[in-house]
Amino acid sequence: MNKLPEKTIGRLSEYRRTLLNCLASGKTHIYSHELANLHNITAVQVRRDIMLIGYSTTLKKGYDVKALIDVIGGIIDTKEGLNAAVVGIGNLGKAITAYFNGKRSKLLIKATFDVNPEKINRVISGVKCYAMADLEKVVKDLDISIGILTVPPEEAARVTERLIMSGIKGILNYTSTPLNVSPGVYLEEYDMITSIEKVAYFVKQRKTES
Amino acid sequence: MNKLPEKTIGRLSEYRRTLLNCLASGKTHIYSHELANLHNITAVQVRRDIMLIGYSTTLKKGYDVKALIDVIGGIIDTKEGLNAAVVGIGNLGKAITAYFNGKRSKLLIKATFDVNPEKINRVISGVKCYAMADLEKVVKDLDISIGILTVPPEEAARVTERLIMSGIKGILNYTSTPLNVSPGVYLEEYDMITSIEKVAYFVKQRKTES
DNA sequence: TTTGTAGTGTTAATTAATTAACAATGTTTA
DNA sequence: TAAACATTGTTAATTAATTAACACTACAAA
Repeated sequence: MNKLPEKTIGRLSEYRRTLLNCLASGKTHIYSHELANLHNITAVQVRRDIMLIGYSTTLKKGYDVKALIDVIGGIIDTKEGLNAAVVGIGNLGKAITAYFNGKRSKLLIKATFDVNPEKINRVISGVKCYAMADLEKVVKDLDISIGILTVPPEEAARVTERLIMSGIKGILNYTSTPLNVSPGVYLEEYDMITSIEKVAYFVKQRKTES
Repeated sequence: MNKLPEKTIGRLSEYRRTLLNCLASGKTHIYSHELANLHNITAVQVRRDIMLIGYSTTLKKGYDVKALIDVIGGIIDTKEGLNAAVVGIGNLGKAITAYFNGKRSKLLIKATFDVNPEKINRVISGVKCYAMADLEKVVKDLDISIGILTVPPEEAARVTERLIMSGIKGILNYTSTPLNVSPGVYLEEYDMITSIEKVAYFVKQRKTES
């Protein structure tokens, strides 16, 4: 089960969400082509991804929704769960915290950090906000292993350094500053401007080609 | 210049931001390996991307920052510019609007939409908020061609339909509902939970392999 | 039963993306 | 000036990701 393609991991996460919705609406089995349609991909890709994680069904009534959720959970989740922290609790930080917490049982945002004294020690979006100055201590005390960066771009590098020194193992960078991290740390970056510009480029293409 | 790889488009957008920073700090030329280091990729990839867009330099002093910015602009931007709208002005919508506007001259968020009467007709994050009910009219009046979705997941499909009917050509979907759109419309989807779960998976890998 | 159908699992082929290799050419240094 | 060097541009090789092809089998219908 080692070495799943990165893209597959992303899709598994998406499948699971869809499967959880199915479960909630009482659907117990789902065909590969149904799952595919819901995600705008092909049934082959769904089957291939599911093959890679070692799940299979003897029935021809589609996959057992509950079983598949559990298998995906076995891949993505850890038994004990992982804790995350959001650093910088502006609009984006708040959006992420509020949106995420409670959605996954094995992954929790346990703390937020900010420099603004008015925010410190308050509960924001359901999570306590700590002083940036206490970052190292809180990360260790609460056993946080994932950092989500929503600070201003000029602080990203410094904060990252501190997070890594505190023992964090994964970083999700929403600032516009590209980061580099030591080899033991996994880094995922996302920038909204790039996404919007990509859309703009393809919109332009459509306009000019017609 | 037709048919640039999708990944290349994303990187060009990122290069441009870095180049703009260089320009602001008075740097006039930049080597491929410098640009590469700033983005944690290889110099070959930078050179290849730049080759694909048809820019080249005779000097061995690196690329001319200003010229390269212009070439990338020629690829991504349209002459007249494009307008965008943010649908659903909660925390995430506000974050995007505030973060984005003013950053790019050829791409503007011209309107936001919401159902909350308290928000309607107010200026939020620097942009006027319109009633969801007026979506079709406003999109046409303001010549908006890109829609950014930050509504609750259960409304995503309906809003998308309305946006497309109004003539929108590109959609950036931040809701957790996967969408499908007609062939003439470009769709880019991003989901935070997937990103966090991906990070969690790789953190887990690091933990168990050591 | 038997036959046809619709679905899964998997290998092989294709396509997309990255990386390596290296020729060409300014630039610097002896 | 000549030699060594650093840097670009580009083709070729490699690797990653997707898609096609198809064998296999449970199920439904005749």
